[in-house]
Amino acid sequence: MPAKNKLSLKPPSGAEALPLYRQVKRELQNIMEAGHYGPGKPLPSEASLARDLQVSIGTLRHAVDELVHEHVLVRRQGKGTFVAPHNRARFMFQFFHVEPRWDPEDDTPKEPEFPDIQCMAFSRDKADEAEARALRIRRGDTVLRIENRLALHGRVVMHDRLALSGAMFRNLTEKRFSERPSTIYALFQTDYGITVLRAQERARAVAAGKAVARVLSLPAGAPVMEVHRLALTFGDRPVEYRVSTINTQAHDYVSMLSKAP
Amino acid sequence: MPAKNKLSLKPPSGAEALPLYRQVKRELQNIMEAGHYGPGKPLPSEASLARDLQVSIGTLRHAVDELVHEHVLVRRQGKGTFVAPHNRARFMFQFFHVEPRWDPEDDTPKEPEFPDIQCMAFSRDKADEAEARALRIRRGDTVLRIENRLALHGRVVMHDRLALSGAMFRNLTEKRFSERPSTIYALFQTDYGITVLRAQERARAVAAGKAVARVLSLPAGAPVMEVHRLALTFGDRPVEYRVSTINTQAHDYVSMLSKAP
DNA sequence: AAGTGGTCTAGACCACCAT
DNA sequence: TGGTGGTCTAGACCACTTA
Repeated sequence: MPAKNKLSLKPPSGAEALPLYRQVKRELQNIMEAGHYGPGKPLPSEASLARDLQVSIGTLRHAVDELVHEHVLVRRQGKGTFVAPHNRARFMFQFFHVEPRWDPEDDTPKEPEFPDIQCMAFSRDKADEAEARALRIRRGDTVLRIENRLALHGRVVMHDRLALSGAMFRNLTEKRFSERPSTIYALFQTDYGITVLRAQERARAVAAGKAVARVLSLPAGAPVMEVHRLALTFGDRPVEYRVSTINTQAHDYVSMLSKAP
Repeated sequence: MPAKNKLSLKPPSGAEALPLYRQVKRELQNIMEAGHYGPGKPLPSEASLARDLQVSIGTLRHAVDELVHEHVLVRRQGKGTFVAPHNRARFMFQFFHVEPRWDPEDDTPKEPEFPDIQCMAFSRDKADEAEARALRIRRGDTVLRIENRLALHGRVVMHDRLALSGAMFRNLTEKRFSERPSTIYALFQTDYGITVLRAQERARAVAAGKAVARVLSLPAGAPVMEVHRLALTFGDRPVEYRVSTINTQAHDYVSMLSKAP
């Protein structure tokens, strides 16, 4: 982990027009991608980074600002700037979108609740067509398949089916997975140096299959929401493909169109 | 529309800690909320705003930066800064989330398509309980109810049921609604000075009712997605309550968890 | 040519956190 | 006390638009 990275930013190549703060941003991303600056320890200070990269403090802050907006970095006044850790708070606001339905009569502000996650199955298999395409591996490559059920207030409301590239997560065992500190993405981050940055979700309504219906305590054929998620890391490289099935009898899939002021 | 607004920002009140750029931001919001700076004409230049508000250009830009990130303002180099207009592009990326499903074999990049919107019903009625609570009006107050069907590639994939406060949208007629220039939110903005800034959506899977099923060319009872949207303007005041029903046989409800770099 | 936003600099001072 | 990020300033120069 080099504390200093004297880099020739100024003459990047032939036909360039990228503003300096974008070059700095990319440089920071490259360093993070290379695995330095794990979520525990702070990056070098803004002053020293600016010195090393030969840019003004304002330009460096501009680059960091963008990464903070994208939830890649977090700043802590007096302590430093860190790779954004995958703690429960981040999971709840960025990656978990199921909330109990509004009770019309009641005005109690619904507290977002962290789900109770139970592993139902863990296997090592060959990638099928859909998994291979999503994870950008070859069909037949090894994938880890994980099946979870998620409960809120003691009721199972969601069923997850995860697929991970076996090559990316070597030595991942069911034991290690079950003993994860908090969220699955935290395990990716701390044990494999892979930070999930964003995800795309595609949702649809389907009739529940027999197996999933049983898990969700619904009659087979009941309408449920099926959410296909592809989680991405630096360079939009896929990390995880996940199909979630949600019992929306008493819960909603919530999404905010544009952030709050 | 005052071009100058000498304002005493510095001594805001007793127990304050709001940074200066936040005060500037609120001031800009207040002015926009008051109806000045319609989407056609630019705001005063950054230099003149900074002069009038007695802050440095950097501080003023910091405030504008935040409003741009929230899609409240847009900058156009060489032209000026504008209240973000509700054109088709904005509708597609911020308020329309239905996309054709990936064809596994085909690699053609799916072009987002603007839907063909047809009005099926337009009525003036008394607000029911749900509408009143959502729009923060009293039960029995006048609401405008609008029913639309939306088609992509000639196939109806979505049914909308809108409720608007009658007091907020006086003189809105079916004719005027049908002759709207582009999107419904553009009409709110240009004709009523009300700019929708964000929205919350709550989605669930339900069995299609008979009437909606017919519109969507589905058998009654088929699983469909029902999306409840509350659109908000400045101060999070509700503007529109909308229930959309989506045929997800060949389309998905798409959402991105964190924006792209 | 004049006016707009876009980038970049080089400081100053403050608020917070560790020791 | 020293180091961190947070705020604010006062410029300079560039890129784009319009007339």
